[in-house]
Amino acid sequence: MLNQKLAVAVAEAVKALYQQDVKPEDVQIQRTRKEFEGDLTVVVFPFTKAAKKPPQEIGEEIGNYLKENIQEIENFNVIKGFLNICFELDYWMEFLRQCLLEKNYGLAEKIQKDNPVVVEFSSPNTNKPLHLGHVRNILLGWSVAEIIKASGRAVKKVNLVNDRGIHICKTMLAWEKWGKGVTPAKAEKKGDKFVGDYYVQFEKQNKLEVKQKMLEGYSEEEAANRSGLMKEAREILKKWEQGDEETRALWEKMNAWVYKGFDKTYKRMGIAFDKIYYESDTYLLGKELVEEGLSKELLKRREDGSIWADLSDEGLDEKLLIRADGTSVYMTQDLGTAQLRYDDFKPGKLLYVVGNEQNYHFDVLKIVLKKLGKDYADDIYHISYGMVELPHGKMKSREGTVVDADDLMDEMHDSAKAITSELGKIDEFTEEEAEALFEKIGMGALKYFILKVDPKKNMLFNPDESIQFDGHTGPFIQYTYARIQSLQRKAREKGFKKPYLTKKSSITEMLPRERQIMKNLQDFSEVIRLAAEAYSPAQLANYIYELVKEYNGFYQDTPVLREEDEEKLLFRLGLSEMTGKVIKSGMDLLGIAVPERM
RNA sequence: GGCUCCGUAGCUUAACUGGAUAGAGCAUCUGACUACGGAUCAGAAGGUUCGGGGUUCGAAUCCCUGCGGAGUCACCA
Repeated sequence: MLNQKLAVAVAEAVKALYQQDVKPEDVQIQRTRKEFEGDLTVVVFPFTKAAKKPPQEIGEEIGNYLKENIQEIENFNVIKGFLNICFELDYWMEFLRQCLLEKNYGLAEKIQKDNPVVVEFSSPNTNKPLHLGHVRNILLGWSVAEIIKASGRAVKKVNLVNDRGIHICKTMLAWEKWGKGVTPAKAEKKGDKFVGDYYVQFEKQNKLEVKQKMLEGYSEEEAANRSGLMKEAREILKKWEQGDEETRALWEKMNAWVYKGFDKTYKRMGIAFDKIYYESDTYLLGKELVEEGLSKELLKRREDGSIWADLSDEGLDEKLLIRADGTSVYMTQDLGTAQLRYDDFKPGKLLYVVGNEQNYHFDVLKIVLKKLGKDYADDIYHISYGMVELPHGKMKSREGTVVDADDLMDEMHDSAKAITSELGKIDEFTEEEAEALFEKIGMGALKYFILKVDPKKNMLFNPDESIQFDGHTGPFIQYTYARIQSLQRKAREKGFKKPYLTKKSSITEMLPRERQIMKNLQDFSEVIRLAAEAYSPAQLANYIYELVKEYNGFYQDTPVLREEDEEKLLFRLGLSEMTGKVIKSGMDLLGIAVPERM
């Protein structure tokens, strides 16, 4: 792109003028800020040392050099140490004409097939329904994967279901005790909710029992250990590990209920996976890896039989990998999963979208894998995202402040319905069409609200505010898109056909706003690249917003179809169409649908 | 307490990774509809970028320090 060309030319200029070697990639080029005239800006401060001249003068000299060597440059100006460069109109018109012809403007043309990037996200437990925290995780994972794909690399989306462990045994016990015979179908409940209720019930009953034991004089810890319910749950876990048929059957039955429920939620969110891993399948492989490490004396066994990794070389403690009773821990399972995933895909990168409370865990995972001689450990990257907080603090199941994913989506849908109905713009829609639209708007609002925030940061989810559709929101963007589509329908009625720009345009000037939109459009692929590199859908989300804001300003006070000069009219139509295209494919990468009307 | 991360308008947040006068949205106030869709636009007001030092042409960004918050330091996952 022109960006590249410019960087190379600047490096040449510096070499020719000041005999200093600069790599093109080190040349600082940025978008010219709105307040100044120009399209791209070269920062010249870094050359002051070699040039031994004031920045203003350097800017002039480099500017002249560039103008002579790059024909697309129309003129330039220098303000302080900033060299602002303007491209000529022809360049921009040609750019617009070309990208209107492209089918997938901005997206990578070829996908590099080998060594895909494997992205793990969602990773639910099977004892609880999905909640707001999962929603952020899922949206991030999906979007990061899509963005990476758009930047030119093959991607595999995978899920890791934590389907075994004491927590599942608790729900199994609770169901046997208090719900035997009842099924989600009979109870008319979503499977994951149904099972989750038994988990809650277990905890409740167990708490009562522990309290009772404490009244009998036991300490809290002791009381917890002596709880009959806990004993029974542990008994089930043991049976499960021994492969007891009856236990396994019940486990499978209840998990199946949960998956059915999850599937519904995933489907509504627009999410699918290429492969789903289950910890019940991977923990044994993890154990094997540990045994192997032990035999190679990379790990050590204590007297009680437990196995540890000594990480003191890395400044960390020792880490348990296998308990004395031979059972595995979280880390063991993750070792197995990593290996399995590596064997499955031979990936170039292994990404894990997991909350930042597990930063330490992933540091250790990498180190242990490395210790076991697994080179792919270097390709593991933890996309660590911040917690979702509520206006009154964290989500706590004990305090009933967990925001359920399904409920949340329902709420968003209902708000979309209320607001849309009030505006009365879709009265001619069938009921089915209307419902589909409410879903698009509601989900768009929810997804955008979450994705626009930098993943690394903790974010505040204010339920009241999130369903407002004004300002920096998904529906604002969707609205702009719908408007552009409306404009194009009108154009069609008036007999204008695509492609709008077939020959060289004869218009002689662009409005500042038009130019601004062009610059934004041109940045699209670069934004995708940067967002992919930073694993940050937020960068893309904010870019789309800027483009849309700029377009709305243009639309408000610039005639398109009412324009009398047909050349101008066609140009503006093309500009609008292109803006719509970028909105659509950008939003698509965020997992957000845009409506033709709203 | 050790380690890690964070602190930007009343609130929610941006800032191209060290660049120009810190940019938006919400809320507040003012203005714009016989409309190519007002779920819009234009404008006003709102900032010692937590405090204090330092590094340099230049700091919200890097270093030191103090304060405040979060996470983690499990034979839970």
